[in-house]
Amino acid sequence: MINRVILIGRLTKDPDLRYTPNGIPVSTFNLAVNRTYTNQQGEREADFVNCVAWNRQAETVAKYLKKGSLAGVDGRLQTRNYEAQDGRRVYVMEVIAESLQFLEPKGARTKNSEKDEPIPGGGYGDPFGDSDDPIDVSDNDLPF
Amino acid sequence: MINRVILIGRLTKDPDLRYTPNGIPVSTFNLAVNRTYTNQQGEREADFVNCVAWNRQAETVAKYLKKGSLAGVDGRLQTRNYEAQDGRRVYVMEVIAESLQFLEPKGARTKNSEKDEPIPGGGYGDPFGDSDDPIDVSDNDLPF
Amino acid sequence: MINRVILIGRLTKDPDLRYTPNGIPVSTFNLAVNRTYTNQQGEREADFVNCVAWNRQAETVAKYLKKGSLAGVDGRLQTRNYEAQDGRRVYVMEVIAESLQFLEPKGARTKNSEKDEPIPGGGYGDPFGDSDDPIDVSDNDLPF
Amino acid sequence: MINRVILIGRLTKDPDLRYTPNGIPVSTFNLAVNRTYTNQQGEREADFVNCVAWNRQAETVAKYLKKGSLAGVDGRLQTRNYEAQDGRRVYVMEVIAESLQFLEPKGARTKNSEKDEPIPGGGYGDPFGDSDDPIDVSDNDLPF
DNA sequence: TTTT
DNA sequence: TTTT
Repeated sequence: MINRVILIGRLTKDPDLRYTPNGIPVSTFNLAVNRTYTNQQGEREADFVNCVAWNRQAETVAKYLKKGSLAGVDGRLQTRNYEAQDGRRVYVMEVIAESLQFLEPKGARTKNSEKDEPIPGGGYGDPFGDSDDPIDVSDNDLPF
Repeated sequence: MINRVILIGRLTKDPDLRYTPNGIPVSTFNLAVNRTYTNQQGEREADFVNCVAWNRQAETVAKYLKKGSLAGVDGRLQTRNYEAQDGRRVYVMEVIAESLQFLEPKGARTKNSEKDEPIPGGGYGDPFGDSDDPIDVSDNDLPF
Repeated sequence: MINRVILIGRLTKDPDLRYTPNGIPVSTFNLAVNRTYTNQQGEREADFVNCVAWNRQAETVAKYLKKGSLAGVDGRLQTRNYEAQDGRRVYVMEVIAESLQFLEPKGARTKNSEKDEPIPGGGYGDPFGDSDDPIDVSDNDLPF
Repeated sequence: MINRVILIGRLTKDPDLRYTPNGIPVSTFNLAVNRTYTNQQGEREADFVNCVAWNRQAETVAKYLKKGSLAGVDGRLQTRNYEAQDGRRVYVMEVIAESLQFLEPKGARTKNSEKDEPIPGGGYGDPFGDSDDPIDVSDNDLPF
């Protein structure tokens, strides 16, 4: 059935990249999506949305996004539940990012640190081209 | 910032209509959105999404939707948190339904019970017209 | 870049299935999407959106949808242009349907004609299961 | 019925602001939305989408967006037709922008010309706050 | 009849 | 050149 989510927001912290037991990369990150309306006190609040990216997307997220990065996400809602340490069942809803758009201008991406350097011979290669455009990463590019 | 969710699913139970202390109607309901893909066991699972409707939408939801109804929702993601009875802070994400579409054929809606009768002289009137179409309710129609 | 369209509407005529020179199936169809608001004369109008489906989706559209069918579309906007017979350049925008949901109740689909019979040994098989649910067809199911 | 479009793209030229006979502001602009996939020649193409903004949105578009600006649009598809000078009927589909997000970093917006100065005492005021955030303008802010 |  |  139709299940579609589109968000633009900023990462509230650096993304977290892990691997499943079978070696599949998964990144999780939290997006602050500012509301367009203000509350009764006239303040603009935000919604804080947990997102998950898999495979190539996961690695690109980890490599190029960091706390404060502006990004667009096109994906779907997913719910799951698990048993907490104290035995309670915990219900979670998160956004599975099917396609991602980095909205930082190029300068903002390249002007900083070593951790942004592509690992020589590793990963899926550099997703950035010559243009000064925001970057798209789509599931269609997945090698599997 | 852009925050958009579109879902089609079925209510997993009857909606719950309440009123805020200032008399604003709020309906909550849970939508089962079937996945288009199957899991490793070849089963088709679903995501279970909590939704909230306000004002006129809230009353229409309560009046015309029930467990099993098929509906489309166009809205936005909202997060909030509250303190549970045991002192833990609970974080919740839900979909605020800005516009709703009832996707049951007319027969399915009218063939049953008393509770579907419009309250004489009450509410916002009957949202159903003459056509055999699914019904839309948009925030634009709100009387406030 | 993000490019997402979600529509629910009714086919204004039977879909048109053709094949590219390389044998790729393409269906085109037109969706009437009723507006939720009324015009100055108090009439409810509609938008008439041309849609295109490829491959397996194309064949499923042709087999199971017909004039009047209610369907949901999740896809993207695409523009193209071509030279008309009189030499003018014509600019077209249409929706590429990436995922489709048939919203007719099961009875409505099965109660009629020969053309709905699955061609024995042909096509991609019957997309309908046992449930009374609307049907999804996703590009993920494509055999290529 | 559900009718939702979300796009991120760049203006291919400066927006065009006009007024209806009753003084309602309307801006039209064209967005280049780059595709995430490449064609058979390995080139990345774009879709060129005509958009329309009304009222306050129209004036903000005209004041703050120009050729090359990156923007997000959340809106709906609308079709209309009119008679051309030569008597042919022309069918048009465009996106009505219900909510807009300016995605240029603040520096890019302020580093240039006089035409960006707010008209003293005129318009709807400056939509930019103190933050370094992209800007949202929603129909909810309309003064009518 | 196109943006970066 | 439109669906219910």
